[in-house]
Amino acid sequence: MQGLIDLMAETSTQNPERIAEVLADHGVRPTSQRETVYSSLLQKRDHPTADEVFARVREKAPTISLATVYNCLDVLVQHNLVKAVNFERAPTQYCANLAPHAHFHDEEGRTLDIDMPAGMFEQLRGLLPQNFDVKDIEVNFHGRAPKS
Amino acid sequence: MQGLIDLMAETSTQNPERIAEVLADHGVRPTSQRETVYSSLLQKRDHPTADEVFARVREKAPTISLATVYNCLDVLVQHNLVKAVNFERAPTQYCANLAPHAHFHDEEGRTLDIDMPAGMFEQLRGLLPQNFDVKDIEVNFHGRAPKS
DNA sequence: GTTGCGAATTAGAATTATTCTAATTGGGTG
DNA sequence: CACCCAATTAGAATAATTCTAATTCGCAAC
Ligand SMILES: [Mn+2]
Ligand SMILES: [Mn+2]
Ligand SMILES: [Zn+2]
Ligand SMILES: [Zn+2]
Repeated sequence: MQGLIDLMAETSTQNPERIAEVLADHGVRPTSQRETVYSSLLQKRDHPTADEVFARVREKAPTISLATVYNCLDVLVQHNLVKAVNFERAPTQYCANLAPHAHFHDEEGRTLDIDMPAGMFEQLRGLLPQNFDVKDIEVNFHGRAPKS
Repeated sequence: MQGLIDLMAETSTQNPERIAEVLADHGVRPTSQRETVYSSLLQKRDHPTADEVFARVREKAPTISLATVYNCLDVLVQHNLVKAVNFERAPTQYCANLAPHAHFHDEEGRTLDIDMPAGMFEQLRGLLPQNFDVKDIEVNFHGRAPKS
């Protein structure tokens, strides 16, 4: 049994048609490279680095360059289709999960999505004075996750 | 009128004697470079980068090297006297505020400490399954702070 | 007081993720 | 078809940090 988000991902993933549509809806001109990069992020819901995305998309787009992968990822981040996740000084990781969530960074290098109940971000926001303009709140856990 | 933390900082700051003691208490051999670096972090409670620390300590220790500044900061972080703070891919910043707190990253580059009420970190911890071993929780706000 | 030791410091080279540059490509429009 | 301009590309440049290998330092043993 699958959650709503997963179903959505699967649907988008399997319709190249829809990928272009989603990009366009977010103001991103759907080039083939952008479609390939975005599609690869939707297909495997982990948190790959630019290099890992590069490796994955080469199969579908053998002539794509690493610079283009960076360009595509930047555009997707700028248009809120993808989130860039940073942990310590490790290479930036990319996340296509648009639901508000936190990240758990395992000591072995895995990065897991952690659901945040609706009120939690508001509660955190409440720690700041009213006259602060908050654009983003980031919650990162670090530790050891069970091996499973 | 000042808070307890500030008083403590001030006291430590003005007694080179005490700085060495604090280092030793935390298992750090108090070399003159480490004392100078740690002292500089206590004196100005902002969030300097390694380069900024380097610039500041040169006055007191004109022969110190940047490599040593990095070494000292690493040792202080390893022994929990200082926290390393990362935001996006900006140079790592260092924070001598040991009270649990969050960070607000201003769009103009300032970094502010945000107090966290006692229960908040526990509440966040509660979002994870019991069998996760959590070593650290990081909360970063991003946005615009009033100019004041 | 000198010597010996291991840790710390140092200068500079190396690393590496990312950004920049400048040339080329290519999809859509007239 | 030709034009346009954004996107793509290969490769060079950048910059924070780490590494390397040599030197210095503080301290204890003698
Ligand atoms: Mn880690
Ligand atoms: Mn910022
Ligand atoms: Zn995520
Ligand atoms: Zn801080």
